[in-house]
Amino acid sequence: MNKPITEQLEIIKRGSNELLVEKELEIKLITGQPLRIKAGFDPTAPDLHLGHAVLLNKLRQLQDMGHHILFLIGDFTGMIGDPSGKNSTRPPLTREQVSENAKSYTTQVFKILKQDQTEVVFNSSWMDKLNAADLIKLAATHTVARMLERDDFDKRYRSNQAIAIHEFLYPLIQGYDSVALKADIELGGTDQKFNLLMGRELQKQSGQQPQCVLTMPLLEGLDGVNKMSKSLDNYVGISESPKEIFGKLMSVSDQLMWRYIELLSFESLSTTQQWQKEVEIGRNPRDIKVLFAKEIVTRFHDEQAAKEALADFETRFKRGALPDDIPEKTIQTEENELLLSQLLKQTGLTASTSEALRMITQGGVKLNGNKVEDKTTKIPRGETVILQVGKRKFAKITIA
RNA sequence: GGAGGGGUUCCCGAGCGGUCAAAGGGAUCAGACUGUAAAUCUGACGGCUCAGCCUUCGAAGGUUCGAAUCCUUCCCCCUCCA
Repeated sequence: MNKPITEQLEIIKRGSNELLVEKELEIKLITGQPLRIKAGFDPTAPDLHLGHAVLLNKLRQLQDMGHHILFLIGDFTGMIGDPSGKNSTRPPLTREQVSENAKSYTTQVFKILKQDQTEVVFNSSWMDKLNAADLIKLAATHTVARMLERDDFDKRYRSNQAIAIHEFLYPLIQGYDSVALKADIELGGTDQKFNLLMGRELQKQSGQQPQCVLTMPLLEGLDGVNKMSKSLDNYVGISESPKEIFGKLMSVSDQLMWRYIELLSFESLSTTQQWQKEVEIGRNPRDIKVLFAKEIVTRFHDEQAAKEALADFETRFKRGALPDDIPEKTIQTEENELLLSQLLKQTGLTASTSEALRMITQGGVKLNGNKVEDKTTKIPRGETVILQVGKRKFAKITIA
């Protein structure tokens, strides 16, 4: 808090994509007052993942400098559905869904943020008070041409895809939130830049000092192509089990690993640069990935869990052994014996009978450790068997 | 209101009367290999009582021996004109 301004600015900017407008932020920092930092979250995805962590880490840094976080849950805007990065309109959420998701958010954020310097706010609390006339006034502040400047609107418009009128309201409402909160800075992903700037304009119009805008890079998902998101199922959730987090991070490609490290690791720059050099001269990238995976598991669980996750990973994938926590299930049947394909489906190891048969044909099914060759394999009632599909799905099944 | 274009399997996207459960790419999954759930290669990728059968190409009808492909109506999207 007492660090020189230039140093504070350095910390704020590190790892970020863009800071607008630096001069203004400097002036705000000079006052020495805790700044009101706004960050908005879409209530459609109640599972926070590492993509969110990039932003949350930055918020945490700001808290450590003494600033005050306004953790905004866009429960009102959630009913619109943020068009950002989407190529089509999202279905709106019900009130019940929104509030349920919001609850789940708040239990997760404090794995990263300090609770006493965080204020959780809902934009419905002021948006619900706006009437139709107010909304028209708000809509009148900007033109369609201006809205179409937004990158993804522009893309959709040019590629002849639908843009619903209410989607234009989204940036306006997000901007209005900044007015309502009297935000000093707003953080968001790079895809939020337009929305964040909207806040500045609306604040100016209502006589406030415009907020500064700090954009953070978007973390690619596990596929390495799309941004990390729950809907694409390419995410690592911060509430997932140590083994899941560890395993998923190990599945990141050697190339993408560096990006993850850059955006998520707390290791010093010199350390990570050292890693890169070592890999260049022949060190196995897997070793680095292990170090990084352990760091992340430790952060969201603890060191012990990280060690166990590593040990589990090694026994399973290096030595091909069974994990120690195979889920157990009992299947009821009237028959004297069950077709293996039926069993796989009923236990959920495969999504359908067809898939089960495919897996067997492809040699991906093991019964008590032995590869199954025969599609018509049957298992008599009363038996308890260990089934494995692929490398990662196991179950201990008793047929009763 | 008028004219035209379009809606295809998770996504993108070909097909435009039979050889279509539907090209190609992505995602996913399996196998091989390995340094890992990396990379690479190979294969699978609607469902089922699985060498056979059933259901899919916006929806509902119709023509035909036979339709994703033709016709009718309806729903939705886009473009241009007004």
